[in-house]
Amino acid sequence: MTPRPRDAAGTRRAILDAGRAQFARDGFERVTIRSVAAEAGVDPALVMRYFTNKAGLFAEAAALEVVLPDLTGLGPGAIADALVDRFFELFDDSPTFLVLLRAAATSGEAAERLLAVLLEQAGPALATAAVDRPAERAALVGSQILGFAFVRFVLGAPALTAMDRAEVRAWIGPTLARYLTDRDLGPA
Amino acid sequence: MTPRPRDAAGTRRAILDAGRAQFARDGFERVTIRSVAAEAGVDPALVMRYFTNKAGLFAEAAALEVVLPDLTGLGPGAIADALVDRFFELFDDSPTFLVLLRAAATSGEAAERLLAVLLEQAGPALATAAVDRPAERAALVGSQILGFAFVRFVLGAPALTAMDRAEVRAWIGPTLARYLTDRDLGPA
DNA sequence: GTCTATAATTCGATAGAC
DNA sequence: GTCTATCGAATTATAGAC
Repeated sequence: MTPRPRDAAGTRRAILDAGRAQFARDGFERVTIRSVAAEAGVDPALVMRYFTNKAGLFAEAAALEVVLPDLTGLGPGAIADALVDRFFELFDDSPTFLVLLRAAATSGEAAERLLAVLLEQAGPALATAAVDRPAERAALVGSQILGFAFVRFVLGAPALTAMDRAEVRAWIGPTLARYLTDRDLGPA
Repeated sequence: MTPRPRDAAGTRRAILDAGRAQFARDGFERVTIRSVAAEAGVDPALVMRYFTNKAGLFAEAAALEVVLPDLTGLGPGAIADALVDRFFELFDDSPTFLVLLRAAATSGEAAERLLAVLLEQAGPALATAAVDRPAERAALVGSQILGFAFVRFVLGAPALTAMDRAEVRAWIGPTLARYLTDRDLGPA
């Protein structure tokens, strides 16, 4: 074989992109270093060279930063819209969220990471918008968002995949808003 | 080794129980026929004998029937309570739902099965309670229930694991009720 | 019905040449 | 920086003895 042109940065990125795509589609276990290398058009040994091992590749492919906009001072409706919009950005942007969602189902480590994203990254911003019990309210918002993502992207329910952004807002926005601001919710 | 006492039915059940427990904890890929056999106190070859292969064992371990109570004529609050109660029964009863939830994340086949449970088993009962757009409303109810289960059982968020049945009712019951009966939801 | 032995495959990882 | 060759481990699955 005529060797691939030398390009460390490009090779690394090609591997990472292919890895992220496969982790997003199949989860951690079903992805092999060989399959990633093949999709990236690269020798399998290079995957080891740049990411040490399969776990190292996954760790980078699943690195997720969920920066929520500042929600202070916004009304319930505006908060909900902002959350739905950010949700769409995250999923359109890159499949990283799906990588973490799929892997969390069968890996305790990935589950911890996704929980940390929910609690430590999204949590504080959600807490500023919660009228009380911030931990409960943030977790409930997360449960509806992750559940929606699961049924739409993982299960592929037609009723949800058919919805555009405005429809998603109209359906689940009020739920998110109430989880944060409805005082009638929760135990008396 | 002194052979195990001959007991086809008992051996089969022991294998199935151990398999379901491990699939519920680790998903499909991480479970091995050897690990199931070890937990069941059985020779690995017997797993093959009774279930043909790993997929056959999984198929039985993930067989789920979600029978919903008749919801016709019930008010929104009563419907929501019935759904939450059934949810708790399902998860307390056996880990089958968790088996399917975990596996669906990384297996297209399992995802189809879980979607079928949602659409074909729970769907019709939910549709009788929906004021309109039954497909959308049923899918949204499913998204909140699956999302809650995911964050509580898979991610283990303390705020949700700490809730007892009454608290879960008080928090997500109104959401489920509104998804079925609130005419202000969805696109105008 | 239960168990032993092993075939066949697949995969992660390493060593070292180019 | 890229690639070849291969090792060693783990796993599913089979054949057949007891």
